[in-house]
Amino acid sequence: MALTQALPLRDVTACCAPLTRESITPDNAEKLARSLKALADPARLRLISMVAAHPDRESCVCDLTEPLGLSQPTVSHHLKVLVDAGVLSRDKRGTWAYYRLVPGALDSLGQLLLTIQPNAVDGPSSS
Amino acid sequence: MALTQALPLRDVTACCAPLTRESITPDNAEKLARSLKALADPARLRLISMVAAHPDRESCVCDLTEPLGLSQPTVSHHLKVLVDAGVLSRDKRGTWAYYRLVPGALDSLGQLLLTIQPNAVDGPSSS
DNA sequence: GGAAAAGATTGATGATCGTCGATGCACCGA
DNA sequence: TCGGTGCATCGACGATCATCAATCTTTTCC
Repeated sequence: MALTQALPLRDVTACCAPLTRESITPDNAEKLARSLKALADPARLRLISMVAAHPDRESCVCDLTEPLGLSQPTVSHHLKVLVDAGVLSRDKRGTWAYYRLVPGALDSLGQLLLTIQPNAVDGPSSS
Repeated sequence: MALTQALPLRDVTACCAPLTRESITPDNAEKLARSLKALADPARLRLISMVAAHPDRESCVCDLTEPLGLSQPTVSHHLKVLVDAGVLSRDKRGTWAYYRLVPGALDSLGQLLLTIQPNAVDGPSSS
């Protein structure tokens, strides 16, 4: 259950068919939960938003620490969690570390949630 | 941060414009994190899936306890979290309590995640 | 009315998480 | 070469969470 060991979002969402068709496997549920857990934190959501909303589409830690109101180690920790989850990418240039959104990362997760609906079953295969 | 106090998903997703436009507010981040946290658990994801995949589109606790491999109080606890989050609805008929997916609940959350992308900004305002 | 069954609630416990201060490491300019 | 800066890592602490056994509540059926 260690967040540090999260895996790229693609591996999670590529796995399972619409959850309404048949139950998700325990293993896939574990992986998906790990990805969702990486997002389920106010500070990390704000970090994602701040990086995405930045004019350059990237931010260094020094740009994020103050507006977030958390210490530098804490911000680095959250950024690491997001990088490990495949949401952000890290690019170290000189002394600075720039973080970017991974294109399509949250996209796949959003798609998966959209498939979980009572009426998401297209074919009335029931008997 | 109490999950028990989660709020319906609609209230979360109706709030904030695409997160790429401007940073999410701390308050909205908190609410959104609470909703995501309700989903970020393997047992709860399996419960959602099992309910959605059931032929009747609903399940009682007794149907869920055994295949999930958890005790009845634990299952009841997870179901309560999901109901409080607005993902499931509870319908007590006689001695049994039947749980259903709330139509469109996860839909709105999925839509929100889809808007968080580097290229989600339509206008190429960057000079 | 009373036994039985389904499910919710309570209390407790072990694990995980978010946060910070202190420290270590890599890089830059003088 | 050396001090300074940006960032990652480590160790610790308090809070939250997932889980279970025990108990309570509600409903059904005799």
